[in-house]
Amino acid sequence: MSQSATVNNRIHPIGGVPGGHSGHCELCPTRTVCTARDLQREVLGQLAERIDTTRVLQRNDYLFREGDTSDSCYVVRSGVFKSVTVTTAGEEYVTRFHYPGELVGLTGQMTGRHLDSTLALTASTACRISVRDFGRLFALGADRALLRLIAEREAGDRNLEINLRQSSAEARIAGFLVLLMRRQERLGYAPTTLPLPMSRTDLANHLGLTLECLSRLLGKWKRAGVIGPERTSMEIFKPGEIATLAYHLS
Amino acid sequence: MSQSATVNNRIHPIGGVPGGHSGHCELCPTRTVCTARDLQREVLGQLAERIDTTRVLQRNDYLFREGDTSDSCYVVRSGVFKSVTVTTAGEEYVTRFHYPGELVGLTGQMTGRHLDSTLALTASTACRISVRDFGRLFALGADRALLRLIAEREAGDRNLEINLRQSSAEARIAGFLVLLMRRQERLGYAPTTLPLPMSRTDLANHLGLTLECLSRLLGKWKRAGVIGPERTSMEIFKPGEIATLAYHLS
DNA sequence: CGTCGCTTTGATAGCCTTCAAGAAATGTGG
DNA sequence: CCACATTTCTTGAAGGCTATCAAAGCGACG
Repeated sequence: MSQSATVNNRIHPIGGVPGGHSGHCELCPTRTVCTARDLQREVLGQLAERIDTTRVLQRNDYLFREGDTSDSCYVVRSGVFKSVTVTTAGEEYVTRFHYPGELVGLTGQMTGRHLDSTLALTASTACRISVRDFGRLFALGADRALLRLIAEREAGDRNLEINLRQSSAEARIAGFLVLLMRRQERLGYAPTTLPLPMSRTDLANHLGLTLECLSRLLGKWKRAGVIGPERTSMEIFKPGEIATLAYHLS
Repeated sequence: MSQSATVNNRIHPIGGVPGGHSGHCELCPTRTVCTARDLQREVLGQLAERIDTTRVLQRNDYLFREGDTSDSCYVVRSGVFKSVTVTTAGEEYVTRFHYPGELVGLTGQMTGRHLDSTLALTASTACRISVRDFGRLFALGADRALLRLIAEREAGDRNLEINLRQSSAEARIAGFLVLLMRRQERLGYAPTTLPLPMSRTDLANHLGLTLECLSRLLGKWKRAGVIGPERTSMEIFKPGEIATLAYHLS
């Protein structure tokens, strides 16, 4: 718990005391990195009062569950979330980890029910945006910005897929770390300190590897002095080596 | 060439003689399956005359190339396309195969330049839609439909990712075939006949496998009577067996 | 201090990759 | 229409990497 809080503070744009802020986007600390940043410039100001008060979640609290009726999306304000899909065969797949500024829950808008469960990995906060308000945004002329938002998501998915196509386990792990470093940098934090509040099991699952294989390779990198010894907050000592191993990203 | 034409006819909603149709969506043979079908019901009729005349492409003709300035998206009317991304290390990745009714080129709207090259695998046709017209669509109140469109794309990506996470080569190939069968069914064709105009190399690349491994397993399935012997048009004799091997999809 | 969950480490086996060669299909020129 | 060159695909054998099974640390918590 105390360790979770530490990790939390490090990645919390709004610090360790969530809840003391209004829902207004102008005051949001993730303003400059939020996926909706383009929208804000144009019309989000008019909708600020319609954004739901920031939702506060503790570790393992669900933002929504698979099958829930869906009438809204979320933007992560602080903390880290994970999305899990259960296949027809009953297997669990960790499809995404969500960091501050990222949009969550859009897939639920296809059928009106969420296709995955999303829950907090640390004490976290998220903004709820009703799809009705999304519609208002478009009508107000934010269409160009919206296209960029979609395109950005898709480009990210593309990189994730390329990373999964890479057969080598080292390349996959390194690729994941590089993508995470980019996200940290975008948030204005040192890209060499990565908050990893998820379990090794979740991480391995997300990368399509076994937990033993992941553990072994991370151990190898630790002994080689490429990364730090911490488990929940990984220090990247030699970013160049990681980038070399992840040579397959665009 | 004659074989390509055969494959072509089989998947061509508009037959083997493209070009004789107006660009109007009301007359498009993919109307009921097009990714924009929701849009049509609401407002696309008003925009029909703005959709560019169907573009006709021959095998290996590029729809667009990586780096090209992008001011439009495309919807496949007939044929099959592939999208290729080149990484910084110079490696090629086949990120997508596009069948009739599917939207292509959205990632280019992030930076205004296309992030991948997309080319025809058979004689094909595609509709060009300027992003300006997309904006008009949103303004006309098609926001709800658009959200569904985005969500649908993302859900598809999710399945593709899950398929790639699966470590077993058999499961990956089977999963790809199942997803392709669903697409064929959506188009109103027999799901057991799959047009595969792409090379084995492209297919293996897309699945994150080596071409030898793919060839070996397909050969095994052929000998077991699970699939037909054809190369460019695969007949699925035992869909149940394939579905069992692809147990990981949702 | 002992239990429980998570992580690390070890040994073996299986699958896929790699390297290599041959077969089939495709394309070209005579 | 055939012969030849080129590309694409199939098949084979050996080796490496990851999965699997198993057990031992390590940390959290009561």
